[in-house]
Amino acid sequence: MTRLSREDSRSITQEKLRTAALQEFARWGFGGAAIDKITESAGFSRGAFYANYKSKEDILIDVLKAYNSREIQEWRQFLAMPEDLETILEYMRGSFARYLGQADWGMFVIEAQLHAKRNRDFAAKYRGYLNEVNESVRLMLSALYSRAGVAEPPNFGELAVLLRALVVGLSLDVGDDSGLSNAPDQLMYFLKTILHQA
Amino acid sequence: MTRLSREDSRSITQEKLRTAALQEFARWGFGGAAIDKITESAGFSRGAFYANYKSKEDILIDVLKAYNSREIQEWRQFLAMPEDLETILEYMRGSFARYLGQADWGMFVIEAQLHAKRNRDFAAKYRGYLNEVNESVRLMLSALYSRAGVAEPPNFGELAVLLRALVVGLSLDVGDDSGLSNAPDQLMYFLKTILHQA
Amino acid sequence: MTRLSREDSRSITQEKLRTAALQEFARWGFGGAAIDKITESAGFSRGAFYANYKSKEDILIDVLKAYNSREIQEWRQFLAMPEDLETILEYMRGSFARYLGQADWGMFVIEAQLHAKRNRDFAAKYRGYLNEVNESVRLMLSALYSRAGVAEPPNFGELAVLLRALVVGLSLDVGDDSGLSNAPDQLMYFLKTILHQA
Amino acid sequence: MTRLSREDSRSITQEKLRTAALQEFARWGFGGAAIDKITESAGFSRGAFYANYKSKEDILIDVLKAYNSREIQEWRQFLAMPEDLETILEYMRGSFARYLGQADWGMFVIEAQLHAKRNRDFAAKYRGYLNEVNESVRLMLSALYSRAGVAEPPNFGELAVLLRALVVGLSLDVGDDSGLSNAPDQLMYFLKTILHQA
DNA sequence: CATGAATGAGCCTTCATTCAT
DNA sequence: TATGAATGAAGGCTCATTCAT
Repeated sequence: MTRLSREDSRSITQEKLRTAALQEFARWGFGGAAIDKITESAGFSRGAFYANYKSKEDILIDVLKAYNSREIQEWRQFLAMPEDLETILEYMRGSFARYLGQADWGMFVIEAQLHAKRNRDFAAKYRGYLNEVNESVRLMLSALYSRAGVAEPPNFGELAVLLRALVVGLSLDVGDDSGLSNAPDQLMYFLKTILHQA
Repeated sequence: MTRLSREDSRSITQEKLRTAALQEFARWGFGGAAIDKITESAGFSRGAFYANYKSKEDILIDVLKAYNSREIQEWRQFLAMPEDLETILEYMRGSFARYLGQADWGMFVIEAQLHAKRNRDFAAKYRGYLNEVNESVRLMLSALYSRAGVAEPPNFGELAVLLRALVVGLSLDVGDDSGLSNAPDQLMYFLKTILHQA
Repeated sequence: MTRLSREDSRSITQEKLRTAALQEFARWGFGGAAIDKITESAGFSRGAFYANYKSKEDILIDVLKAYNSREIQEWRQFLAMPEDLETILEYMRGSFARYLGQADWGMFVIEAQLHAKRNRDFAAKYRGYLNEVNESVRLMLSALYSRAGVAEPPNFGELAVLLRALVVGLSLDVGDDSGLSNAPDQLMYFLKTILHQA
Repeated sequence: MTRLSREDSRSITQEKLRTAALQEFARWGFGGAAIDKITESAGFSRGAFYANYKSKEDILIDVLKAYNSREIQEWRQFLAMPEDLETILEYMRGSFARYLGQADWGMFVIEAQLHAKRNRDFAAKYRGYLNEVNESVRLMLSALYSRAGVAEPPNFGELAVLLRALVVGLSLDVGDDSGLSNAPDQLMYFLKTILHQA
């Protein structure tokens, strides 16, 4: 029976805390999330949190970093392989579906953005993550146009922001009756529309 | 020198409080907004607030109601007049520009929606306002298709939600460097695209 | 039955809080004193404290100011009247006795000084009070030498500091078995010694 | 290459911890000193502390014991040799200068005394150290009077307490602009004064 | 109606201490 | 012996809300 090394144990604790924090931030917002709730839901006591993170914002950044890199790495890996139009569209559909299906992740991103709007210092750090995401989306869109054999439209530079805004806006509706039951379909509608438009 | 009637004086106080509350909610969120800041910024003291509203949520609802009805009434008035395609598009462009230009209003709506996600009781009340807005957007879109002489697409019912999501998503970027400098243009792009697509 | 005016009521609350704070600071030190204990001992709840003071340091300053001015004013009043040597010595003896008899006051001063040593911002404010006290002591000593018909020694400027150090040092012993039972007598011994020396 | 015996290694660790603790206690007080800071500044981790001391108070006692015995032993050694008046005065001057020059040591003693005032159990242990010091001072004063050929005054028993109070009071000013720049000189003035007085 | 003093729940954070490694 | 992860009590401070004036 091998016991966990110190480092592994720490990693596991942090992963649990991150998971709990993501959920708590998503549900109650950065300000509304209580560290006690986070640690409790992760199965630890208050002190464990501060043994691993310097502050509430510290774990916000850690969650952002962990999930962002996970997400982006996946997109990059996919983009590294030459795929045809259908595959790309299918992949994006899957990504949207997963993203919107995990209500917490979408709401977490919104809360991070809100915190950035209210906090200059955090905004600077947040910007970095945001840029990475936008760049990924841009690359994906570029692949899309290229495989479709369609010229990129004049406002191509803004399309990534537009698409992200759309996804973010839809995340806010997830879980509501007011939301779309088939949001990924609608996003695909949007993508196909802009492709044909050109 | 006519004195203000008691009712008028009350409604002036409330209007000031609403304006201050809208701003504070937009900037700091429902949870993060302090009643003291609201009253202070409105030029009153704590007591005035509770003389006019039962609770923090109470004024949230009042602001929502006041601004929502203002906004919707305007759209309805415009829609009552038969206009041509260009005029409608121009009007929508102006609406978006105004909406996104007043960062506070966009953020306020988001915060209201967030509060609804976190609070069952409020959600029920919020739903009503949301439905009215969506209905208005749907009517406007309907007018658009009709004047364009284009048949409404099969997913027409979802387009209003999609459009609102886009506007909400863009609001979140307002004020950021990451945002679009010409968000209204991009929204028009979106509208024209879905029109031509059909 | 006249009720208290707002202002009076506030004054009374603050006086109670000051009294409690003086005691708590004296007993447990600035860092060790708990605001909860202060308010409780003053007969209020936590919130009342922050309705009257901005922070723990804020009330430290207020106590310092209140007691300092009380003390100094008394010395100044006494010094305004031309007295003979015996009366002055007797007055100083009484002052010392009162000061050392109220263990809290002496310890409070020490705690204020300790806090000043650890806190730059507070140190600046504290300096002002300290200077006033030293100036008072200097005036009293000056009167002493003058009435005694004795020339002030070359190190007269330092005597006030020396005397204050002695009082402070003795305060630290008050309440201990190790302390002097007749500290005021010893202080008089010190005074007479430096007088005769010259 | 001789390895350190377990005991030597232990005592080196403890000496480092004591040095760090003395400084931390002096600067931030017993309550304000953080064990983490002590161990970190000594180059160890938390665990090393508790491997060597049972509690924070435990190291306070150890520091007190170590430094006290060092100080007292020195005085005793000096007193063992018959010296003339000038030499004794010079020695005392040097002692004062060293004591006041090492701000930490003076402040540490004050903090120990404060802790004793707040803690019955510790007070009992502290008393022992205090008595030793007072006894040393008394012996030194006795030597002084004896070498000066002057009879001890009636309050001789209290002079040690008086002198210690003076030194302690002056320590509190060390580092302040308010303090005496030539405190040892002033202490000598005091000593000479009481000698001549008699 | 409006004022502002007081309440008290709740939250972030620190830190002495324990204990498995 | 030393490490550092985890515990949990405690404390400063904020803020929605109540209520006497």
